[in-house]
Amino acid sequence: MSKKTKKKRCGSIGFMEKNAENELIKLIDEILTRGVGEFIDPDNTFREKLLKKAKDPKSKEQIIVKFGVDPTRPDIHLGHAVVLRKLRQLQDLGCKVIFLVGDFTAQIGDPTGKSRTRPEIEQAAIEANMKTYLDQIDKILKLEPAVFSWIRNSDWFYGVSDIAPNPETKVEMEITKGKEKITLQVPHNTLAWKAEVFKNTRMQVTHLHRAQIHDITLRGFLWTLKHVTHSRLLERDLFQERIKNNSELYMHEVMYPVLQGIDSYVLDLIYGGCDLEIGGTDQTFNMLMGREVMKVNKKAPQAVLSIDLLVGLDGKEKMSKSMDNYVGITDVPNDMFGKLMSIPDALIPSYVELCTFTPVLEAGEITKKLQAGKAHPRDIKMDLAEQIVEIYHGPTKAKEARSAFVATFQNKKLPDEMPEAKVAKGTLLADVLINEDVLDSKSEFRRLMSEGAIRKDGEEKLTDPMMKITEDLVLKVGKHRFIRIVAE
RNA sequence: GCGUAGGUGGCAGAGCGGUCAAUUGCUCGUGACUGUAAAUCACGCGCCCUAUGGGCUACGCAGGUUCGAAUCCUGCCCUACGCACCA
Repeated sequence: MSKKTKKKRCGSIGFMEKNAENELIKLIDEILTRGVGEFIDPDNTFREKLLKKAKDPKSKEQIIVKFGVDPTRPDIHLGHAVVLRKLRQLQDLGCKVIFLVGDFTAQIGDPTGKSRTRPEIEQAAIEANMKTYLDQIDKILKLEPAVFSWIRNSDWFYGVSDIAPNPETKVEMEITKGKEKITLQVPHNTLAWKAEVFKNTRMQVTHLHRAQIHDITLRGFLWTLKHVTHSRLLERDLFQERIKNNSELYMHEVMYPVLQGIDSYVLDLIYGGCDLEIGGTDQTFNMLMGREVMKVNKKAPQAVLSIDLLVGLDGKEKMSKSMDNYVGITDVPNDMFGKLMSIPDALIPSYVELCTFTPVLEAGEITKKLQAGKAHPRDIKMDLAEQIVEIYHGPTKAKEARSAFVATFQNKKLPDEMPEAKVAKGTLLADVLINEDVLDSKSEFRRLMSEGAIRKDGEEKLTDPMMKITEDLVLKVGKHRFIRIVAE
């Protein structure tokens, strides 16, 4: 299996060196266990490779780490950050992280999936998405080409004939007639045109500057499927559940893990390896499928590291944008702090483990104290929130956010910073709040007012629904909406 | 293709000619209480109107019947389930 190339050492290992090696082992063990659901690495192939690389970061041997990215939701939240921070640690040890944008697989999952594609347009859209994505993760990951790359899987799943004719894209061809050279326009609905566009839009060519394009044909797909049994695929919990509930299960959904596995195989072809795949615990099955597919195609199977899912602010579902229970990593410090303070107490230990750098031992202490009732959950949460804000905004902002929170919510003072609106005197208050997106409609305004939810300076309840702006106002709407109105 | 059951507010799910802007549960919002939360209690949750009232738009889409339709009819679209056909 693993060909051990023993490193030559001159003489005995020095004390210092040994100490450093122990430190590295400790670090690697933490990376591979903290917040980890499962780590599948038979024979310790990956672990050993990582240790070797960490000891000798300059060695030419590359370690490729695959991470699947959803192309549709570029908003990064703390849940993603758990995995991203793990990736960063691996980068620090010399691994190269590949973001695999599942644009093709997302499309087949999507019922509105189009059958044909305008690669120029789609490439532009994905690239724009990717850019906002990268802007956000810049806080966490290193983006230098030596340790980072990204690619979309439509690069190999789309075939030449999937490309839709676009008359605006000109393809020219040079032919030699006698001694003359003539340039001809290739008609856009021909195979030659498509082939040219196909070639010119593959990221393997445009971004990675490879001469050869790896792609997957139906033949290749079926060849892989020859080695995958129906029951192996249906093992998946999600599928079992559907079958048990008698709800529908479509074939393309069943194939999904295989396609994802093929991604790993193609990455191996393109980057010369795919040593580890990281994802949430919900991806474990799919990632393991990658191992199968790689074995079938005579590649060294990737190790699999699944990371515990971070539960969202509601304490029930996993953190996600669609559940609106998330903390975005670009949230402003005050919001971030406030949101973190609102998590249920029971979630504290898992947030400490997954979202901070608090050493494992210390984290255990905190949990014990909480259980024994020796520490006030509020105070622990304050520290937690401050630490997390610090990771994304630095210590100064984190301290500020903390004191702003104490002032606003514990001491019920008004925050220093709030949105400001300049309006002409005589404007209806209701209109101002709607224009400033504080409220959605006048009905809502009336409702809140009659409930006493709109307060001047956070104290005096306003009651006149037809109130007009006559002077500068600082308003508190409900618990955490504030606005400063400047009369002009 | 045939048959059956369906498509209602953020979700689940009632209503089956007027009393329906639509019961109820969840989610959500607000107030009280708190630790910021949770739990609990109370109120609210289409939009517009100087309003214990009036209007508008909504129950898959398009028409129709009726004084009156979420509710009845016709066509279309979509979904699930069963059967058949093909392999």
